[in-house]
Amino acid sequence: MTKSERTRERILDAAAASFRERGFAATRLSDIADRANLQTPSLYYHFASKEELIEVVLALGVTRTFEHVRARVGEVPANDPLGRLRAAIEAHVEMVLETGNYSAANLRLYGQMPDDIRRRLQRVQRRVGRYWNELLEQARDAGAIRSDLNLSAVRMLILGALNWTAEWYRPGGLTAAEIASHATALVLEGLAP
Amino acid sequence: MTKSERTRERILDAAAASFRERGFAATRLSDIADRANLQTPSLYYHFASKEELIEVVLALGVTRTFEHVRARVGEVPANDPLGRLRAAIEAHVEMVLETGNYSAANLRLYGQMPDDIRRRLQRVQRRVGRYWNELLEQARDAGAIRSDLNLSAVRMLILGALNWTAEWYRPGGLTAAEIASHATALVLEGLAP
DNA sequence: GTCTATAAATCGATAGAC
DNA sequence: GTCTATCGATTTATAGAC
Repeated sequence: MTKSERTRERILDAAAASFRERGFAATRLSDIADRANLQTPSLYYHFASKEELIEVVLALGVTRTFEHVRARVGEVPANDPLGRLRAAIEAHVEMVLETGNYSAANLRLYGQMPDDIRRRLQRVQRRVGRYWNELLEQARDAGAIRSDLNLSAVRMLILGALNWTAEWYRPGGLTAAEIASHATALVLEGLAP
Repeated sequence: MTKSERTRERILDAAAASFRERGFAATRLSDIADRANLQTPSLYYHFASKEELIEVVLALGVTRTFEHVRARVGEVPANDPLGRLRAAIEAHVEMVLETGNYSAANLRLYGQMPDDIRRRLQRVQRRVGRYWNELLEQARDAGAIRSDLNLSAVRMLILGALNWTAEWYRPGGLTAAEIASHATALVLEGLAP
């Protein structure tokens, strides 16, 4: 990794933290530069504009989590669709918590982006949505989950619960693994005794 | 309702929509004034500052939903804790969707507010959190739900799923009642067949 | 209550040296 | 690659008439 690449990563982490904390417009490039130990104009050597910065932060947040989920699901045989769903839930929670600032920035800012940026980000989000729908459909077709629910609604309820963990997780409380196992228990078995 | 009160409501609805769409800092007072059919400085007759506006919008979003939930839960007898939990989930979803801009503004902007505003808003949010914890504890103590889960984690997972509906609900798709019944099914019974 | 006019402060972006 | 210096555009908030 070159020095330039390391600086770029430092800028992105600083940007994710700042955007999450203060929002897009309220974040000054000087906030990001301060956190990354640079002067403001130096950011322009690495990124063309503030908008390019937010777009990269939001895209990375989604794709990193998605790739982690796909890798972990891929370790479970296709003839165990319930196991694949469980693996997806656990991997998703763990990665959302690990990339907390990127995930929370997505939760908070995606819906506020200008149309052109949102359209480009949507392409990745739709792929993630289709992937989860397939996981759910395969589980349903195998008889592993109930068949009386709209699976798109189920998907959005599940991802809402999982993504929101980025907002309330605090180091020192429940661990990421404990939160993940609560999520799988709630989604797969519900609260019934 | 006086003319001044009507104008105030119009301004608040305009502010909720604008803040939701663009965020706090990127919303210009002229956006709000345009939507409310006023000139910008006229807003200052009704509100002291942009910060007062966002604080009222976010507080209203939480309290209106909470009061609706408490009213509906109050209609279910105390000896039916599972029925009370079900009523809370349904009432919460319905009110979140009905007050969509206020709810989505909370999702997106609460975490970005300056400390003093967030501290004041936190007081209401904590009351809501305690209320849901009590609903869950009473159900657990009555043996109506499983007893092996951390109920605070369960509460945050549930409220994450429910609040996030404000982000994906679209008129013309599933109705609010259908989404609410999917939410109760998922939370109470899970996906198991 | 709502308006027109304007003051005051802030911040993204660029130029150009090293 | 990173710096100092600075321009230009934007926007909250206030003053004061009607």
